[in-house]
Amino acid sequence: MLEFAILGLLHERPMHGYELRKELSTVCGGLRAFSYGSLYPALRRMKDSGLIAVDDTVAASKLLPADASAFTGKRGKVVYKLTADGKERFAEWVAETGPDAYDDERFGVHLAFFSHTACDVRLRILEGRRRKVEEQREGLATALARTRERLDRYTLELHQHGLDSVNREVRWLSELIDTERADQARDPAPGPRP
Amino acid sequence: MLEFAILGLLHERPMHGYELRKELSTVCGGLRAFSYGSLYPALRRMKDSGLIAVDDTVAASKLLPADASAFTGKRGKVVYKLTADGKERFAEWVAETGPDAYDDERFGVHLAFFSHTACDVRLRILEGRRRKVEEQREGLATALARTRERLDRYTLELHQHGLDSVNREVRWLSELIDTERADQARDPAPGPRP
DNA sequence: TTCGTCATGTAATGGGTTACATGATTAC
DNA sequence: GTAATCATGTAACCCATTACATGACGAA
Repeated sequence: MLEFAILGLLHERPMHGYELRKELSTVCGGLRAFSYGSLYPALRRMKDSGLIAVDDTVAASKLLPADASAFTGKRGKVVYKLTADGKERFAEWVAETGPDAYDDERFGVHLAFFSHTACDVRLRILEGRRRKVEEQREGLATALARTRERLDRYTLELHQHGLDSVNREVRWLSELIDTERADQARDPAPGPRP
Repeated sequence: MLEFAILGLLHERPMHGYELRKELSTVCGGLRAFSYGSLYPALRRMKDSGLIAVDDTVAASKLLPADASAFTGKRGKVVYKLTADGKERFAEWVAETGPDAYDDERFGVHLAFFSHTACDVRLRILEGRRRKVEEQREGLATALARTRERLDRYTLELHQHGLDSVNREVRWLSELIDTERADQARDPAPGPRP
C-alpha cells in the first residue's frame, strides 16, 4: 500500500521522504499519515529493488550527494524519482481489479490516482467498490433486523449511523459511476484522462 | 482492543471463541471481524493472566471438559466467563478517557459498551471524539483550500466526500451529546445506565 | 545561541492476517 | 456417507507503529 502510494506520488515529481509524507497526509484526501518508521525503510527497499532511484539532477544543488554520507557521516536530502521499472509496476498495480482492490484503503489509493487509470478500469473499480459496500449494507441491515430489540440505544445509534454512512457512500459511488459512464459515452477513447 | 471487546462481550454472558467472533462482527455495529488467528491466542493469554476462566458450569453439558483434551487429544467447545479480575479490568478500561480513547476503533468499542459506562465518562468520550473529528475536519478543509486547483476531479471528490462524512459525524455526535446531557439533567445519578 | 522545524534513519515491538491442520456436529 | 458449518488451534508472516538517535538550517 505505502509503496504504491509512493510510486503514485513520484509519478508527479521527484520528492524526498519528508515531502512524500506530507503529501501522503494532506494532498491525498483519504490517505493516512504513515510514520517515518515505515516510510524510510520502504524507500530503501524500493531503491534496492530498482523501483525508484536517487535523483541527483536537482539543479544547482547545495544538497549533499547521497553517497557523500559514506565519507562524511553526514546526511543530506535524498530526492527520489521513478525508474522505468517503477512506472511499469505502478501501471500494473493501477490496472489491478481483483477483489482486494475494493477494500477501504486500497480503494482510496486507487481513487487518488484515478487520473493515471484507464477509463474502463476506473469503471470496474467503482462498480466493484459499490457492490462491496452494498454487501456490507445488507450484512449490517440484516444483523440490525435480527438483533434490534436486544440492543441498547447506543449500539443502535452506532448501527444506524453506520448504515447511513454506507448508504451515502453507495449514492456517492453511483454518481461517480454515472458521470464516468456519461464521459465514456461522449468520448469512448480508452487510456488515462488528465 | 480485541481483549477489551472480548471482556465487554463476556460481560453479557459466557461464550466460546466461535460465538465471540460472530458477535464481534455482527452485534457490535462498528466492530470488525477479527480472525481466529488473533482471537484464540487472545483468549489463551487472557485465561493465563486470569481475566477470563473456563466456564464448566454449562448445564447438563455434553461438552468435553477443557482438560479432557490432555487425555484424549480431542477438543470440545471451550466456554469462557469473566473473572472478578476481568470485570475490574474492563471497568478500568471503560473509564479511560485519555486521548487514545477518541480514535476511530477505540471510540467504536467504547460506544458499543456505553451501557456499561458511567454518564460523565460517556459525555467526556463523546465530546473528546467530537473535538477530534472537528480537528480532522479543519485539517481536511485547509488542505483542500490550499490545494484545490492542483487536484484532479477524483481527488477532489474524495476530499469532498471525506469532508461530508466528517461533518455528518460531528452532527451525529452533537445529537448524542445533547440527549446525553438532557438525560443527565433530568436524572443526575451517576453510574452505568442499563 | 537556542529553538523550532526540516530531514533521515534504526531497533524493538505490536497487533493483526493468512494458511494450515484438526476434528465434531448437523442436515441431507 | 458426505457436505456444510461449527469449532479450536498453531506458525509464519506482514505491515505498520513507537521510541530513539542524529544532524542541518533558518529565524528570533
